[in-house]
Amino acid sequence: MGYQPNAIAQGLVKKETKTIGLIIPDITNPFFPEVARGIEDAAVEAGYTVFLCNTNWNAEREERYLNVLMQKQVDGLIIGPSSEEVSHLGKILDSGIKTVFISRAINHANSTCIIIDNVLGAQQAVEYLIQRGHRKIAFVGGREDISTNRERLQGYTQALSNNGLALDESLVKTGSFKRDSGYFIMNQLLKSEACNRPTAVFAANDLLALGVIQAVKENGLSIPSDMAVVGFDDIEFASLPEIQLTTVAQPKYDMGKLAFSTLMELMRGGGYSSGRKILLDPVLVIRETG
Amino acid sequence: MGYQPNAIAQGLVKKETKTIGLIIPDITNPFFPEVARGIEDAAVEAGYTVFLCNTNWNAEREERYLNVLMQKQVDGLIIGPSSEEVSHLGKILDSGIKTVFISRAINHANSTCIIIDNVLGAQQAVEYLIQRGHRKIAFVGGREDISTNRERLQGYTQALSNNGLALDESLVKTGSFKRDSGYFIMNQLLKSEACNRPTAVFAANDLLALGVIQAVKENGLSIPSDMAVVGFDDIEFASLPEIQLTTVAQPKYDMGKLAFSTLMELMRGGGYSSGRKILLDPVLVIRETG
DNA sequence: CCCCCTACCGTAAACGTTTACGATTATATC
DNA sequence: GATATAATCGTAAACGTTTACGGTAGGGGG
Repeated sequence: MGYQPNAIAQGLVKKETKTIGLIIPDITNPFFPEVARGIEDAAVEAGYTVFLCNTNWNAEREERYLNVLMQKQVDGLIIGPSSEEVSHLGKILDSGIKTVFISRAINHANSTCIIIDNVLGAQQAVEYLIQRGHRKIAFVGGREDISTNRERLQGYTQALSNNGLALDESLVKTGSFKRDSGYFIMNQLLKSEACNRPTAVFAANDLLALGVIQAVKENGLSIPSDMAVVGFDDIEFASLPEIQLTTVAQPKYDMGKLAFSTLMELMRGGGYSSGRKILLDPVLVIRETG
Repeated sequence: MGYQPNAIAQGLVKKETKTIGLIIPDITNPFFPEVARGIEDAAVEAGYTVFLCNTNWNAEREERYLNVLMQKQVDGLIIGPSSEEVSHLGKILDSGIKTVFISRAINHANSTCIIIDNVLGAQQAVEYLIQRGHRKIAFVGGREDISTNRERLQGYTQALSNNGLALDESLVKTGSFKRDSGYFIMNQLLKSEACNRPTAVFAANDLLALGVIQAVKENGLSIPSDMAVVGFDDIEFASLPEIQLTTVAQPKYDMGKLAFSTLMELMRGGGYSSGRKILLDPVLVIRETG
């Protein structure tokens, strides 16, 4: 009869809205659309709709979103946190809204997280570079205060020490997780005299790696002979024949699906998933940049 | 006092939810995240939250989403349509939900659209190729039934006839708007004997162009000397030094902002914007592939 | 034939707000 | 000091559902 039930009224009485919030820092980084697609595909199948909340790495906006989503009575939350300052996140967790964190764990008692083993991934990447004979390997990082970055740095450090290499602080630089930051940092690194230059760089994500590569090439050096580069994420464009970026792959789409199904369990009241840290295995995919 | 008003209850009585729906065909195509970011930035500023609805080019899913969003009482809709079959879209328009279409106009009386001048953009691209001496130019398109594709094809055809060139049907191929489709089509085109081969291709979007380039290179040809390639959209990765794709640029982020502000006007009851077709100017950015 | 149980239908309360209206109190002006 | 106006407070209805409960009717069994 063309009758459409009013989901708002239903939500009011049923106390569930069949709606979840997805908070991510940068939808412009192809990593996130891929996991968002996984989340969404799983969500529609389960009859849920998702609010897209892109924070542009802005913690304040993240907090505003958190409040808005609470007010909109979302049944659950999937968050890729934008900041290490988690007081507002803790508030949400304590409020009882079911939440799963992606891409980054949160320092809070029983938070549920789906994350890649960042230190292992980074370690594999750097050990691969060492294996290939590199001794001066730079770390080009994203935001220093983000644990993803810290863990990847830790893997880097660990790989060095595992192989008896000293950590050279001057080769460790951080900025943001964007391409221009990689470009900027690499240009700085290339300013030092040739003998002090690194021969390889491990970038904390693929966007950074792309910026690094650009800087390297613009300085007349070639890749990988003068400078090997490996990234992290394996975004789709890493596999382009012109790029062929060696990188640590994350199962992005599946992470999204897993994130939703885990959230679903949480929402169904499954204590089982509560507080679980699901650690996924990274796989180093070797292409031509390193 | 920690009191959080219940937006659901508010929505019920106020008959507005401060919520809009965004329906797009493929969030994995970097074009869409960029416009989504523009929409979102404008939306948060105005106090709105946006439902992300990714259809994967599936018309049925689009229709399902449309119903869900109606039921969820969204105040407005921004749609990048996935199909030319618009009966369900017409239903929505007639239902009075304020809607603006992006990236593609809809064949319905007074629909409001924000679109790039596709035929002009394509024409510019192809005329540029002709200027560079190309006579056999292929068209590698996306979905045939999508008007975006038809309009770009029309621009292509027009450029040819403007320059006294005959349209060679065998050089016009369509598939989907994805990279693998471009790759597949180009491989087919390259199967014909060398003398019948095109010397240039105009691809209906950048993803297709990337696939085309891959196929060309894998066939041992070089770009642009053996095969010139120009795309459409100017996604961020088109500007990578390794890619340097010549392409027709769209103001993606600004289109998003404009889409939201236009929708806002519609929602405020502004008859002014109703039924308006806003046609944006493309700009050909010349890089190194063509 | 009467009673009991079941099934169905309709009615009312509840969900958490907003808004409008009425009443009460305060303030200012004459 | 009295009246008129303004401001404040509280109350009730409304938004569109769901759910629970009570009542009625019908059917079956004693």
